[in-house]
Amino acid sequence: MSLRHGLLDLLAGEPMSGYDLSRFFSVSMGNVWPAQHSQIYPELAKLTAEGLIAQTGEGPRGRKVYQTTEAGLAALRSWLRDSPPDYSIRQEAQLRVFCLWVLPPDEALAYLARDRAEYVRHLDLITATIAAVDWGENQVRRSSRLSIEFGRRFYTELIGWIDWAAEQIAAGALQPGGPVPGLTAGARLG
Amino acid sequence: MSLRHGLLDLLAGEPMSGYDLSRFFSVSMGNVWPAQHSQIYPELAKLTAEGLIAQTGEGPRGRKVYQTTEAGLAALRSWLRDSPPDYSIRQEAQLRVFCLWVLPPDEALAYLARDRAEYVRHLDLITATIAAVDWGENQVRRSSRLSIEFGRRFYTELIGWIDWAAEQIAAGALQPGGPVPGLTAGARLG
DNA sequence: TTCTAACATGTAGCTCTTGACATGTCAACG
DNA sequence: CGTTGACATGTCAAGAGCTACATGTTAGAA
Repeated sequence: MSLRHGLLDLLAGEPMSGYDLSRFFSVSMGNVWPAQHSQIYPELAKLTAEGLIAQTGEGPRGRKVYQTTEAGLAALRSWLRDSPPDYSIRQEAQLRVFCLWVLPPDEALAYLARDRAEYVRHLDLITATIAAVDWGENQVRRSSRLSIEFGRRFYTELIGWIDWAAEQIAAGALQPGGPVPGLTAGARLG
Repeated sequence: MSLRHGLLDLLAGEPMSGYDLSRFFSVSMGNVWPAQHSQIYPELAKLTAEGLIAQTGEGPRGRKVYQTTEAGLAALRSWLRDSPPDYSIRQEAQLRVFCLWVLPPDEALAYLARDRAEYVRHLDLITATIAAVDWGENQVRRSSRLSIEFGRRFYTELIGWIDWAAEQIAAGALQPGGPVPGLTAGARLG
């Protein structure tokens, strides 16, 4: 039930088409809740049927523009207020890291280097977006600025962690008899 | 296809039952890849049928203990080596934050305070685990120490971000005409 | 001895999500 | 005028994942 609320939020901010939504997702909410167009279009149909959004315009090539209704906004508020947040996180890339010990250390290091490059790309994209967008334009933008700041910090931290982990592995932390990670030089971190 | 590899990894480290796995998940891999027992048991059956794990023991109350086979370990390595990582992240709690602008500022602040408490609880649990476990015992443990360190940093950062966001909202960042988040006092942050 | 809580394994039905398929429009370029 | 690429909307089948249901065991406390 998360996708629908993401859509309600975006369409409450400004009218958009399914196509707009699926592209916009990839640079905003998509960072914490990915969605393909094949999921978005049927959801828009359902939301329309339930009266939570309404088609308020059309454009060339069959383009349909939707907007959140009062009922939709109420549903969004009630979701935030009345349903308990799901604090779980799903992140395959970090699951893989758990398994790195099955690779020889040099391969594990190469693996982390690839991850790092990916995260740097991501961070660069975020930094560019922060610089490019006028975040004062409306409430959704202001709210998004708070969220994207978390993205910036998250990827910065992730890169920092990889550098630390790579150091540990290079020092033999994954090999039996090597130094225990987090206990480098006999002193416990943090 | 991620759960099966998580299981292969854990069962390569030490023999465990489905019950052990479902509990262990909640304090290790479950932090990045949650799984219920209702998903684990059928997956164990499939993995057994495919020869990637094998039942190597039994215990009271119908307890079945499994272990990853050579074929399973090979499958795990090949997953790490040959399949492209999925770098996407799913995190409902942060999706909700995108929507906070639909609530009045005081309610948004209360909302973040609840999130913060949850994350502090989580961080405390991680800190306690780091202190309690002997991370040098085997390779899986050493590898896990790297992963849990990321968890520690992640939740620390998350709490720091909430404090920043709350400050912004308190200063009126979500209200039209208020200060634009990230541009506090006219100076752009980091 | 009886009760309770933790141990232990499973199944069934439903929703969510993905990847592939499918179709058509329009603008710009050569 | 034909081609290409972006725009634009959809469907469908298969698999992943969640909630609830279902069953039985064992240790320890009262």
